[in-house]
Amino acid sequence: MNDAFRSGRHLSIAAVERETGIGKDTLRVWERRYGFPAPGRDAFGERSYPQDQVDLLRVVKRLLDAGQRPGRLLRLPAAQIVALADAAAPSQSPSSLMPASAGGRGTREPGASASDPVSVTTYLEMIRRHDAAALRQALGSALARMGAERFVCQLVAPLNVAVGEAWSRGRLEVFEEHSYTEEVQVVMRQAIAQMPAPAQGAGPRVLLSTFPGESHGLGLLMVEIICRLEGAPCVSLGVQTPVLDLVRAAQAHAADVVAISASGIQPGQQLIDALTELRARLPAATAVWAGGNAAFLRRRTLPGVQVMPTLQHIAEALGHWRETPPDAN
Amino acid sequence: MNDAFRSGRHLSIAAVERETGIGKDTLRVWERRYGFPAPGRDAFGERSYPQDQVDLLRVVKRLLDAGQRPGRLLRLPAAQIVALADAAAPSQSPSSLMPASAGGRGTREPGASASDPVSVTTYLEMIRRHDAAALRQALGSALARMGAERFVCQLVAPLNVAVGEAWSRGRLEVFEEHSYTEEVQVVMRQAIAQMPAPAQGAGPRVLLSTFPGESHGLGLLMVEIICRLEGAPCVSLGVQTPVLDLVRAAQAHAADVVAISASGIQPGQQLIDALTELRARLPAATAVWAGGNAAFLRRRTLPGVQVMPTLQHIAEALGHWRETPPDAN
DNA sequence: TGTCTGCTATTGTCCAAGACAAAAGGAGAT
DNA sequence: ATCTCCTTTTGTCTTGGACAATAGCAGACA
Repeated sequence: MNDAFRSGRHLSIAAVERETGIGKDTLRVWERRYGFPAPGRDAFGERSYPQDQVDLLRVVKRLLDAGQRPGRLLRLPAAQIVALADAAAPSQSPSSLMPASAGGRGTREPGASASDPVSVTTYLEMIRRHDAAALRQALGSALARMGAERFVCQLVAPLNVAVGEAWSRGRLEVFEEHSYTEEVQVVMRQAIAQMPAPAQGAGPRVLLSTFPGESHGLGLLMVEIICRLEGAPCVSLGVQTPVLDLVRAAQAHAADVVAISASGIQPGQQLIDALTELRARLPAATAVWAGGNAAFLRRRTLPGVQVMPTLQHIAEALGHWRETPPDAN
Repeated sequence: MNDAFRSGRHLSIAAVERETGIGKDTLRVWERRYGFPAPGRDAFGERSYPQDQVDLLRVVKRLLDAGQRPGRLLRLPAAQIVALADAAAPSQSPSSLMPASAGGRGTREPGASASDPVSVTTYLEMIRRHDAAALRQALGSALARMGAERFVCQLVAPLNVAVGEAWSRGRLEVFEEHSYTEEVQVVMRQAIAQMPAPAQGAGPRVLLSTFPGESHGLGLLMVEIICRLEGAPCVSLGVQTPVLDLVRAAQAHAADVVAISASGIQPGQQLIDALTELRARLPAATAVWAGGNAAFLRRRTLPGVQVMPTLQHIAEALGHWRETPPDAN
């Protein structure tokens, strides 16, 4: 209950849930089934997790998010789990991984596209150096140099992937990823603020949000920039809007398009259900667009839902809409 | 489990926890002890909460936060609970509340402070009119007219309270609240962007975030504005940083102060635990500040944690720090 | 060879009833 | 009024069982 005095080395089950994001029920059932974690008991008979087990649980959580399954993982000895986390790439392109080159600072990775004004690795190094000011400035001048569209499509998008990957390999701390998100957000919002107000009727009215469970909001800003560049008026509801509220919002704002961003941290089935329900509850004249890094979007196709695999697709769709509005009322 | 298709009228226990912030265990034990809520059962024998009970639970949650106790409240008939909520102001100044005057739209509330350039109700009306552009413009000119500090303390803070209250009474849709949050965020971030970069050493280095479970991020921006106005360098990690990561971030950024914002949507005990743990894991030289609308902050006092009941307290603390730095290294 | 279908193992969440520490309320004394 | 002691209230933890949803695999089919 009160983990004040055991805070030095041990955590209560509630604290472990808070730190790892793994539910209390799950922690108990893992213990029962796999024998790990194996917390001690405090004076009141309640579970008391030593710090090293909590650390390992955080590693496990990362591997789980990367697609591993608990049954395999938790029966392994601790050292092997850590080794796995160090080695395993989350999904594809294991080739792009350098052996943590001991060449010191400034090491360039070969994979960096020649069109990048500054290579992705340089940004990653700034993040790891905790130099938020430098990061912001570098992003700001990249924005000025590249222009908003190329900035978003060619720099921010791959950078997001790289950061997510680095995090899931344990090469980036959680707080470093948080800090990165904040800085990119600042720069992108500034870019939006500097754009001229969109002319009414220059494009479809776009309503923008994510579903509950999806807390990653950078995608929304990226889409908003693309929309505004194409002259489409864009209303963002921020993150995690329930489906029914999206429907009401679409009505209230007379939206032509409801665009959903999904990063893939939420289970795929939830996403399918929510998209299906959204589609069913919206009038047929309102388009539903879905985009983001969620893997399933590339595999599945839902009737009445347009999948936008990349940001360029959105720009194209907007351009197409402007030329031939489906419903010129 | 899958609450997509029952979302129309009924919610699972997990969904109710999400909606109300009342834990699953608590919901079950209330049912056992007080007979409310009294959910039905779905085809699988699992609790299925009708929408009206969830609405009532939200009201109950607010009354609880206002100091009422469950035992008294939950034995009352529903109508009486609602009456209680309508009558009682959330904390102080019950005089400012009109009896839901049936005078139709546009009814002015008297409580608005004379110093407001535009009364809070006017903003609420803009939100309800779904006129995001007008809202943003009104906020922007209020910012210009009042200056950042008064804007934040005298307009945004009470507006947040009013919006939260209107929402929990069902006078504001979820998407309207989302939209409001987005617009305020835009204006506040713009205000921050226009401030000069803080001089290093002009004040304590402040690290800013919320705990997991607390997704409300406006408070962070408000604090950031205050800090920057006082010349203190401020690093925001955004929302929901686990305690251990906060500790690492504080070390990486050599923070003098770790400031936590809490709106009170998360259970009070969680907040206490997290604050206690944070305090224990940080070096003694690092201060811990806690602020926000969370009710308990005013009732409890934790050793080594400075509670900031209002934003002015933060400004004062910063000023005090600048004059007499506790640890001039 | 690739894709679909059905079976099986895995896995997260829910349920029940009991227990108990912490907090709140009330009574009484100073 | 303020402090102390006692009682009640209340949230969270416990155990062990259950089961639907998911993922993985094998085999059939084109």
